[in-house]
Amino acid sequence: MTDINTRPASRATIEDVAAAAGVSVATVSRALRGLPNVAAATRSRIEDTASRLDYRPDPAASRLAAGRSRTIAVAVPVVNTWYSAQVVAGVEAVCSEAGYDMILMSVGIDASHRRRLDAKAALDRRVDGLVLVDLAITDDEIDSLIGSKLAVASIGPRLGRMSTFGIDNVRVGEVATRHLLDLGHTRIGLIGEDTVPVFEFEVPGQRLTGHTRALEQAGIEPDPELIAFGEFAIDGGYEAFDRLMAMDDPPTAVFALADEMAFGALQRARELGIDVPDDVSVIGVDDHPVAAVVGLTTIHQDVSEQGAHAARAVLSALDGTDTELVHETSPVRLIERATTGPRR
Amino acid sequence: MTDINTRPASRATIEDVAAAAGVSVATVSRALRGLPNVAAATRSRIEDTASRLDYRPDPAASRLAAGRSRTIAVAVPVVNTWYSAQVVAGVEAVCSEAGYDMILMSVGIDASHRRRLDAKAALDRRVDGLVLVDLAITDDEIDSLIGSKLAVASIGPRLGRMSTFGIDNVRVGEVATRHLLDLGHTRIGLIGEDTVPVFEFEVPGQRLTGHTRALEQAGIEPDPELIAFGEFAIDGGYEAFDRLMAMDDPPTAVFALADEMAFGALQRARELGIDVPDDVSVIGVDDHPVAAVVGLTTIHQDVSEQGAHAARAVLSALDGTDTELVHETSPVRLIERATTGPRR
DNA sequence: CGACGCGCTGTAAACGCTTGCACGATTGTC
DNA sequence: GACAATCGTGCAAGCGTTTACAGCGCGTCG
Repeated sequence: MTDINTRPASRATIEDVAAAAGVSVATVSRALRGLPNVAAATRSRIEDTASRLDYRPDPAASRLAAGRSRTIAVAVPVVNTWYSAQVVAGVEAVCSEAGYDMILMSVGIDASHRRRLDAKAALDRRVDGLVLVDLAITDDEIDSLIGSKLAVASIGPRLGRMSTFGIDNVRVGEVATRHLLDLGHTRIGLIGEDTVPVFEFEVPGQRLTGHTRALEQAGIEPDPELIAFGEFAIDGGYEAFDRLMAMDDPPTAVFALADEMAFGALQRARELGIDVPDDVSVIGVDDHPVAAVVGLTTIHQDVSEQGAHAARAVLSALDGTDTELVHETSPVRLIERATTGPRR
Repeated sequence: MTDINTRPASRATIEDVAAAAGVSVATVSRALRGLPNVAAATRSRIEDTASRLDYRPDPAASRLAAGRSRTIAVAVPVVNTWYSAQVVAGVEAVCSEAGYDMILMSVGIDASHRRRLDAKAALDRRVDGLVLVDLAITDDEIDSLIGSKLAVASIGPRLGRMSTFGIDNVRVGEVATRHLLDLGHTRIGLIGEDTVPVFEFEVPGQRLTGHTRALEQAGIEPDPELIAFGEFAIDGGYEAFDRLMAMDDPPTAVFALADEMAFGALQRARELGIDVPDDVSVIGVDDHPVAAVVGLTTIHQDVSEQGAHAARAVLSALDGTDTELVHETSPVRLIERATTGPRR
């Protein structure tokens, strides 16, 4: 109980531990990191000494010497959305369990590459791996990412050169639209994000593709008039719905590319005195927790699971455990609730 | 245009820059960090050289040498809530502008200190500062945090020894309850979080205090029966509301300590065929974006702004710019929407 | 019984930066 | 015109790890 020096002037270093345990720093380093070639007795003595001195390796020193930071970054377009929060939660859980730090960076939704390249620059040397979330990224950027030997995985769009995790967004579009079709609707509006359709892998584009395909299979000519764009959030859905309903011949059903947009639609519907689903059916995508509250019919996906899987992929690539690319598609399912009904 | 070595085998180091610019590494270091005592001409020559070589200082080396990581952590109880996401967004924006990395860690909501102390341990040496979000933390933990010379700020509870940012939660409770009182309600239920009331500064406790105070001021004896606890999320609100409504003499109005709990209440109300606000009024706290969608009356607060302010406080403490403690209270305001109405 | 291999440990050179200190060259002061 | 102050720069010692390499003792094998 010689707790005199309980609060050392400065943190214990590996040298302090080595001295106290009567071994060299090399042995301490090996022992504490679980490397082989350390006698069991020596190892446990060192472990005891280390914990007695409350020693914790300095991450910066270890990073500098070993060249790995035990940190991964997750890059999201914008952080304060439900979707991002879910992904981040999944990644964080995995990281924290593996003893990795997770740095979060938002790269913005604008197509200007500037911000994204900056992000890449910022990443350089400071993280071992990277999880990209819903990022439209060019081949050049991918190359430079991979070239910088980061372990990288992507959530959302399916990128050829890295592991990707997501859902089949074309199918999402089909399922949603087919559901509406099955209810007898023929004039179906779509509320989506106003992106430049440069990147064919982008999520909204794929859902739109599925939508169009389902219409065509049903023998219905897709009508560009019925597509309304807006910001990928409640307000965007609100405004897009408003525009749709202002048409001479408004749709009897609306497919919102995300629940949050559907919420905006629902809000506007209530304000306009439009009954859902009697006057117009509404379906979303995500199964946001609030969807159950407002009774929104939607397509369920487990976003935080996707985040966790992506994180695990990055981590195991870092271990060298599992180095081959995977493209994982999580299941989705239609959840029928109260906002969709038969065409009046 | 001697772009031969466009892709150097390995990253340029400060030595490469020094050699190319014909100066010493010390001068490069000073020039690039904007320190004084570097001739203007020298500085710009170095800057040119650096950018030509695409030099970026290795953060680990710089951290090791300088003892600062230009990284701050934000510790939240749980990451995938609206509230956390807002805070994190605010912090991230400030960090990214200041060139700081932000690491996100969830420390769990359980009162067991184990996890929190671990968090502290994990932080040690790896970040310069820390933003605590809604964390019930003991004095000892605060001391050890401050003792480890991190710059720290807290969002939510008002902690004496560090800068805090938040709202007046007692007042929130008063305003919400008074609103209900003004509408003629006398039996007012409360839906809150089931925490051990150990830490008097905890947010739910304060809102409860305000609630009780408002009741007493109105000459109403607070009835413990009317307080229902649940998980601080939709489900918790759902269940608590259910219990409240199952009473022989259910309340005519309900104060949910958070919008998400109010959403759960609304959901259950709809299922039970209870009309809101005709049968029962519901008020929440936060002004979650979905509140507008469902017409929820609530108390507005700007969470991401609080995050930004906390981050700025941490950063300026790090600069040494602004070292004194502040306790900032953001304004809140009642937003009347459609879920509250006069007592039937 | 000497050579060899193996298991364990130590030595010391990186890793890439920051910074205290010293030093020469200017400039200013009397 | 000598002396001090100032400015700009370089030297070199860290910062706390990791890891290649060397060395030592011991059992094994020919």
